Amino acid sequence: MSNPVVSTRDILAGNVPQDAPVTVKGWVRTRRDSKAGISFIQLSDGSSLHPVQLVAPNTLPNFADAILRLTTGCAVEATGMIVPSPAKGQPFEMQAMAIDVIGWVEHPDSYPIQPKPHSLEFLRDVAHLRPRTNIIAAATRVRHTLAQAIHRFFDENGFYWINTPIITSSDAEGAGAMFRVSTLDLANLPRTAEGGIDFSKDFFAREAFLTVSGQLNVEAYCLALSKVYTFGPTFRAENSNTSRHLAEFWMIEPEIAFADLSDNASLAERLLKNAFKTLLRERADDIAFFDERVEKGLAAKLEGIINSEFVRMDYGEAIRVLERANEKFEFPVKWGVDLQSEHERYLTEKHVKKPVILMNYPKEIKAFYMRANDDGKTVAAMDVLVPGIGEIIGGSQREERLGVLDARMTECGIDKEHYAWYRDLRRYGTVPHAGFGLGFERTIAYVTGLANVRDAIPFPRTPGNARY
RNA sequence: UCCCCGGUAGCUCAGUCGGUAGAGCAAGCGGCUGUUAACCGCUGGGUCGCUGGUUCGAGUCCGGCCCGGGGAGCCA
Repeated sequence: MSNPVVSTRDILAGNVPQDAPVTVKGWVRTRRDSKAGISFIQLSDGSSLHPVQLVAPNTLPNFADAILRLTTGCAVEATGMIVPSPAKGQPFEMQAMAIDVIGWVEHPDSYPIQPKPHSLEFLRDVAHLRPRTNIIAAATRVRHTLAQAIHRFFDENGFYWINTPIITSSDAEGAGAMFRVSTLDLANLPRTAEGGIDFSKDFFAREAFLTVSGQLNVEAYCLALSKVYTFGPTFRAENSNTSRHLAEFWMIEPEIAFADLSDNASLAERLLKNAFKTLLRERADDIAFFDERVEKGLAAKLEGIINSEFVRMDYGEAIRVLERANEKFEFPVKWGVDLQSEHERYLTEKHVKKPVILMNYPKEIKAFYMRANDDGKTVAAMDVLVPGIGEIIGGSQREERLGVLDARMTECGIDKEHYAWYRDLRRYGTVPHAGFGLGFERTIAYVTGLANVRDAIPFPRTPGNARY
């Protein structure tokens, strides 16, 4: 009969019985030999930040020809007794009775992952091997826990998860350039009488793209199920080359009915605080790792956010703050201009020094579906800005009045025909509603201190890069 | 796309005034030790991003291109 297979996480947590042999499987991090006749092997299976130490005596039959040849990255299966560790560094360790090598490392002298800190830039070039590092594995666990926390928060608050379509025919959602989805033969395109491309011959009998936002679709479900959200991939074909942009990223978009901008801001605040709280509780070791290695004071930063009110500030007030600021901006500030990165950074990093919710922007710089305020100049939009990352949330109360929406669409040069179904939502039982988009990778970057969203997603897609 | 910085061993980097390359780590061998980013010694390891030019001679200077990073714009 085979022994129970346990995780390194359970071993280190003291959850594994010490009166019978168990088996652990994973990958070698390091091996140290003692001429006292034992070797120490740090084994990681990814279940926790810390590896488990295997103590391998030279009485093992394969000691000379296998154990002593183990290098970083080898896959092994070890069976033995879990015992309290007599040495510092780990609470428990395994006294190995058998260690079988499942997979060797070819050419260990050129295996890219070494037991030392690598640059994140280098690790992006070995995206298939980087999850074997502490930092990427930790970021991966944080990503998982954050996703679970967000789903749980919504579930506990009566929200329904709506899987909005990834392929869409809305070609002007206003959120950026789109990737085309087509099965047409590029070398032999069907033509219309006028010489244009005949998309009626394409798979969907019309032009189709990858979604840039699930918002419009989720609004339809909001106006039936009241509290809904999306959590899925989103695509932007922008030629963006920054630490905050991906061509493929994940977004969380809640949408609430019978709600205004203030309700929306409150939801955003509760969602973030709740997710951060769960993260600190369930991923304490990984957060401690990021606190020590990536951003000093990270845990305290998150605690501070959980325990304080988000500052809410009208766009107009923000402009006054920036005008008064003793700071030389490259772009001058005046009412009506879109805020530049330097302005947002000043507000959240220097003025407030915490997340800030900016609200009620001039309508000229915002999308057509945002609700017009009574002042005739602004719309009920909001952005949540955080230090270091900038905009983490963008949202608004939606324009629920058909007449006002139509006027805005005309103003923005948007084809009403194309949005007939969206307009229907205002014709049949319209209600005030609001929602926002939370950038998942930006959130992960913020809570880990990682400076680049490319390290917050398993296989980042950026302009010129979809190799893995 | 624009501006700036970079590309030298598997990794992180040094390389002076232009004279065909070094260190630490990793790997291999040996020593030492209940070790823990172990330590000590020895050894192997290079298309100096690619390409053209200047020069007796280019990692080094000049042009073009490719790739990476940071910042800006677009936004989440």
